[in-house]
Amino acid sequence: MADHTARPAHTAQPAAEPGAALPRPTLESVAERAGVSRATASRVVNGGAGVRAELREKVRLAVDELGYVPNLAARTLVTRRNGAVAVVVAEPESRLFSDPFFAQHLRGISRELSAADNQMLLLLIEDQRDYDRVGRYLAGGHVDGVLLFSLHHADPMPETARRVGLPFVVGGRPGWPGAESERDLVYVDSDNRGGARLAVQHLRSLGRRRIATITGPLDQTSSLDRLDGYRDLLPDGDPDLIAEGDFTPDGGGRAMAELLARCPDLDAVFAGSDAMASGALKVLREAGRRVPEDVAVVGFDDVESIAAWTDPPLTTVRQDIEEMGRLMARLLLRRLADPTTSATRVAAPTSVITPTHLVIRASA
Amino acid sequence: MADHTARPAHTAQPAAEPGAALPRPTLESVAERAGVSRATASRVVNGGAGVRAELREKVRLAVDELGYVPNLAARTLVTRRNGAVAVVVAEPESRLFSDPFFAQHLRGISRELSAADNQMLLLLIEDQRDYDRVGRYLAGGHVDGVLLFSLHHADPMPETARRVGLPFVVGGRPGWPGAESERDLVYVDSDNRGGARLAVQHLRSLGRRRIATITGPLDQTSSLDRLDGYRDLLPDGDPDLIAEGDFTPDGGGRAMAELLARCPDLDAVFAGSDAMASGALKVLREAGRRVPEDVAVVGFDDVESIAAWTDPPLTTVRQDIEEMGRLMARLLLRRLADPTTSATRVAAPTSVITPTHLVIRASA
DNA sequence: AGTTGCTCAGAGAGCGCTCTCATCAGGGCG
DNA sequence: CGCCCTGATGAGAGCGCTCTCTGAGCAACT
Repeated sequence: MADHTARPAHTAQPAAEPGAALPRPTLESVAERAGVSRATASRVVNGGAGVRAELREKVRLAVDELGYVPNLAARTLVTRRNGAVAVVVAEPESRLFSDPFFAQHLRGISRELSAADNQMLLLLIEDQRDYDRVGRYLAGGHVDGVLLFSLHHADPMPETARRVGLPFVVGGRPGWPGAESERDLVYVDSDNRGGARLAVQHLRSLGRRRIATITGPLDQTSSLDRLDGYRDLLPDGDPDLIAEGDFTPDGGGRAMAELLARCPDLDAVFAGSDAMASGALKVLREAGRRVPEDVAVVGFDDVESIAAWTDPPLTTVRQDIEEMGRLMARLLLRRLADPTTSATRVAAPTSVITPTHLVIRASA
Repeated sequence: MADHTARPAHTAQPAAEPGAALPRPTLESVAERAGVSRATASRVVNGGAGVRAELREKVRLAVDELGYVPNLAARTLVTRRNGAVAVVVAEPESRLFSDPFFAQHLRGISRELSAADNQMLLLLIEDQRDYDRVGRYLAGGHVDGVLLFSLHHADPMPETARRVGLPFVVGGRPGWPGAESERDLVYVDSDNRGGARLAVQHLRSLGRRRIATITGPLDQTSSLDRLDGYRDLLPDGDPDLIAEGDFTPDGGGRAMAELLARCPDLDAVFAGSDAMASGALKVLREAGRRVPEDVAVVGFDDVESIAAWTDPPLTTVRQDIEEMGRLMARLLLRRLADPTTSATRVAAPTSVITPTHLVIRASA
């Protein structure tokens, strides 16, 4: 399709030996062809404000004919803007692979960024050394901002980002002491606590009285917040009804077995993730408990590839993961656009909490 | 940690107003501090070959003291190398989200690229318009090469990559007519056909005689190849034993139901993916067939989050997905490094087929 | 002693772009 | 009729880097 318009460029070029990459047209060549100065050509390429319509057309034509595409490196060199944002994912292999969570999150981010003509750079942190590598990369000035994911306690990335002077937005409430009050610290999280309340409330409305919970790893705020929601409704609950998992099916199964051993009379379980719920379902089945007749189960996340495919399909708390990604990107873009926020103390960058709601299927 | 060495830079700088980003040190300033020319400083920064050890040390010291990091835009502008590779993923939402396949693939790629100090740029294609956007991006010269994923029939990306003159490597055997013979067309695929043979062979060795198969979408070469493998061992097989799925659990379930209706006497199923196998297991369970007693099931992929967690755990054909990603990256990097391959007809870029093998669990 | 060859350092020319600033044309005003 | 203001255009100075080319210095050869 573009072939047609691009052809004249080739014929206009001095004949190049076949197979050799022909030199990319520059602004200079566009300007020459349009009979204007480089400055004017640049103006047109960048929106065309303040250029007579007639000239504007001439330049546009030249651009089309030559198939001109601006050289980003040159542009970045002078504007000091890359049009790129880094997404730093520091997550152990196990979860990154098993959880569609990240894919959805990334998609939301990618959508929002590309809508604003920004590129997404994915930086994976696998081991300790990678912190250095990524740190160096960020310091290299390849990106205008950073999106950070699921930080663990005392994660060095926010400090790194701050040191190299890059604006950043965090996914998930950061858990280190004082984080909440830090100016400049913007995060996006879902209403974990409220979601947990919904789950427990639903189980209670079903008449369940011995409601257990399987938490995620308790060094993550999402786990803690969900547990807090559970406790909100069961302030005097039996501590034996609480078991810690690790967000995997495996861990969920182990926690379920533990709970069954401690409290054989339990009649409901709220699992802190769909993955853990699926493990719990398996253990319950093996223990001869019927779901939901004997034990009602509610999950968290509403990850499609899990929740809808368990046996029985999982009632769960839905969080709009993609929307969270989109929000993170939007927040960061806003900070990038507003020069005042890049200075130290100005402006109020506000964190955002997205709502959660209950999706009722067969398991509860 | 870097704080300590970076400090002198700040104090050496003219006092900047607090909050304002201090200007990044340039090669020029490094050279000045080390008492050498910019050229020599550049040599040291880029390896230090051909520089006297004494000067080399001086420059290194200056770099450390100033916290110098090369400006990539400037470097790219002159070298015409970005140190970045685009990964273009054109996959419908459903599969991208549900399949850990991609995460693993990406991880392999990321590992290999970062080992060679290359950046990975993820470009997601969601709808038709994105082809343009990505095409423009690639034409923009942000990257040195492209990694293409799971192309569908007549996918325009390879042509786009070729038009903008970017070397590329494809994941999965391309399916369009004549693709095989195209020079410059390098791909990485697993031994789908051989893997399928392994699966069927195993089922036969178990004494199964009515072996059905659920294929993936037949416009993808991986599906076709697996079907071919199945047929290799069952050349005179009953065509009623073949049903088409879509790589999702749902589609696998539907296909299974179909098969049961057509051939109630089937005693084994080879599913073209673990996801489809999980759907099939569910349908079999609902139909009252015991697995593996009544019907043996073998999957494909060995995706951990599925295969090990089905009930019963899935016997499946394993392909080393991460290794495939790594291979793709390695192949591309080799093309980038070797200037001869960038010219048209030279060199023999070889595609790679990775082996598959059987992982035996409980379902067969 | 003259020549050649070699290693190492510096000078300087760009890479392609943006952006400031000077210039110039034209219109409204005193 | 001259002045200033506005708006459109072009000239040119870099952005920070790499890389070629020149030349200095020195050892080894004729």
